[in-house]
Amino acid sequence: MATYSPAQAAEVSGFSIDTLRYYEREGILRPIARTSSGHRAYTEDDLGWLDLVHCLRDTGMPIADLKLYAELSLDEATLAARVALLEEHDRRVQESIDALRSQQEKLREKIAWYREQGA
Amino acid sequence: MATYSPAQAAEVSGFSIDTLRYYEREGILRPIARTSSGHRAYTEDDLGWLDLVHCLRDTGMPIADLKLYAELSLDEATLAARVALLEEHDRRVQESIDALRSQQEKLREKIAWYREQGA
DNA sequence: CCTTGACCTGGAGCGCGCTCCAGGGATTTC
DNA sequence: GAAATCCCTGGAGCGCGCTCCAGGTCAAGG
Repeated sequence: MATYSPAQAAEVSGFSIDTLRYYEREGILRPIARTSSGHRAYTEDDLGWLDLVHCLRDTGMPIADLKLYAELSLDEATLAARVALLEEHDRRVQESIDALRSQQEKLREKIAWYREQGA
Repeated sequence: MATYSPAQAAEVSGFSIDTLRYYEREGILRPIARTSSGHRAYTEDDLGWLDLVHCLRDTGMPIADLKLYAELSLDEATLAARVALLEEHDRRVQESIDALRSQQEKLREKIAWYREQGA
């Protein structure tokens, strides 16, 4: 299986090398395999997991939650629980989209009002 | 005109008293009027402005931008420029809503995939 | 050989946006 | 007139999520 250097993993995942190391320290990534010289070698699986991590971070999941989720992932038997967590997160994402939209509407009303004042 | 104590202003605006003071220090609020004993007395106007501030914060405008906007507001003649800034912000809000939605979609695909694995 | 460059580690530092605290009034309540 | 309550100021501290740094190792190229 192909592996990826830290620089490549950063390139592909969209996280910085420092962030990748930070995530590993935090337990968000399981310990990454090493070459004989001690350099990390990311696998396709690692990158796949990082893709999910990116998705979750971009939708506002805190590091601490991600860590819990990652710990849960260590036990295969928790798949149902993990899916439930993702669905729960999906609901929160929906809420924040809704909140953002309603604030946006309010903002647009204010803009319209200011426009009127200037006209 | 009715005025509001710090506690009342906090209640109505939804910001904490500390945050209100912080915003004033930062120049996001113009200096709030004081009673004879030195306590702040917020006006309706102050609360109206705070409502816009809340809207902008909730939609992700950074403190620094809010400060610039507030400084601009000191000069009546800048109304058009301010409206332009709000519209610019509105576009960014739209972008973040779109981004959130697309990440949500990706997330849902992943959930569906995990569900499949467990079925 | 020696340099270059990618990577390693542990730990410090940073930017943001508050939030809290010490020490000190003033005014209403009993 | 004592106590409680609300407020004041300046400044320190905090939680989050990275980001950077010093000092060192290893592998390949000139």
